Amino acid sequence: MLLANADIDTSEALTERQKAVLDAALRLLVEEGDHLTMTAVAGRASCSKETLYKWFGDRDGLLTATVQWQASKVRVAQVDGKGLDLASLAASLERFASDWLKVISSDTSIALNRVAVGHAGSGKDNLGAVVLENGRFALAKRLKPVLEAGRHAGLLDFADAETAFRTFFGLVARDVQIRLLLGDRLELTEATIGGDAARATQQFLALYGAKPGRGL
Amino acid sequence: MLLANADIDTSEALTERQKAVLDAALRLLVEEGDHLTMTAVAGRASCSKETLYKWFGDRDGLLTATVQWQASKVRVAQVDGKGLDLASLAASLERFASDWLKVISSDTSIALNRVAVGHAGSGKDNLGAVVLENGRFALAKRLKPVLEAGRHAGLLDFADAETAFRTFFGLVARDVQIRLLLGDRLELTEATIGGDAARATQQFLALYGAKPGRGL
DNA sequence: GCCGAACCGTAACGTACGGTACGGCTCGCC
DNA sequence: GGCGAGCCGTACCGTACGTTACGGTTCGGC
Repeated sequence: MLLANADIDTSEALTERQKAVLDAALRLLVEEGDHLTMTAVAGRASCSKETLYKWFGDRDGLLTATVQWQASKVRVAQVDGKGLDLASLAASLERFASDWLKVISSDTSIALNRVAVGHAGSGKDNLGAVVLENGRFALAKRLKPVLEAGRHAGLLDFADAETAFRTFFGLVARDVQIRLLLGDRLELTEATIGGDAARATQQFLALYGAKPGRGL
Repeated sequence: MLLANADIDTSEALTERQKAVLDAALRLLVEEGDHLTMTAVAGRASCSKETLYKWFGDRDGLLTATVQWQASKVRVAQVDGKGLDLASLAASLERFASDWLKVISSDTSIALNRVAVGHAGSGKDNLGAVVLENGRFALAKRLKPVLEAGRHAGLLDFADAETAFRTFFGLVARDVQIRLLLGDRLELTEATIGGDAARATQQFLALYGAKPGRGL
């Protein structure tokens, strides 16, 4: 398993001022990508470089703190499955799908993922792990209970929740994230996202919906 | 539509020596990611920096040439659908899925995509477009005729080939590519890839296989 | 055998940027 | 009112690297 404990609450004693600085860094990250310089961050945040280095150690530390700071904010909404029937299950799934599509198509997410991908493999920091843990893995942690509840209520039929989740993930995200990361202009309007979420949900239910006498 | 014409044959008059240099650059790219320096490439390729600049203009030119050089090599195998029945269609799809998984999990593809993602949004070059065109879009171009053939043979039922393709793409790739790009250690053995390809194919056929009286 | 073109190896230049140092300001505290 | 901590602004340092320049070598053509 990659990554030690990147999902522990990461707002570890950040002062308001520090959060403001990280917000500035984040904005700059969205605008300039990995090109941001310490000087630019200091300028944008109206703080001195000395402070930056005192608070965050070095450039990587600042980057990591920024990514964690944002990552801790983007958790997809919790949806719990009380009184589950097929309609509410479908609604929950659709909600997850829609939220997820909105997240991965947001400027912030794209910028963060770009930086994290760029840094992955250089071993220097673990931005990739942070992003992964707060993105894909956090989503799984939220969604799996819903799937389990659906199975328990006899609405879903699957052997392995992980596999089912990954299928759902694939049906929702398809080629969207990689295309956006690679710079493809993919206009995702509210409407398209809604349609895609509904389609993905229907397809998932077609594959995993419990129908008497069904394999796979 | 993003990207002008990155899929025109890109081996445009490259001498053997130049190809060798690009291969060296490619190896370095896999090893060091975007950290590669002109000096390092020159060293690895046993050529002078002057030559590098003469041939490729500048660093971005070298990077672009390297990416194009590799991209032009990784096309997934052509599969044409002659005498189509359900078994051969499934076999074709499975083959595509398997090939694609092998591609996106290869060191080279990961390195290339990382660099391209890192450069996307900086506007400076269009590595992202090149990778996209030779990856996801090339795959679509190869696969769609198969899907159309399947539909024509009454084996598949879909309204829009693009949508069907994207669903297949999602079922095959799921979270694999983004996890790999973000540095997750995801062991993809020959066996898992085979299994995933089969599963994705079965799921796709379950969704789009022509059965009398089926909507969606 | 001579010439020029292409290329190698290396040295040199300029700059951008990470990181550090320091003087001055503000402000809570005694 | 004095004092020290924390921070701002800025100047400064060192280095890595993109880019250029140049002397030396190889080699095909005459």
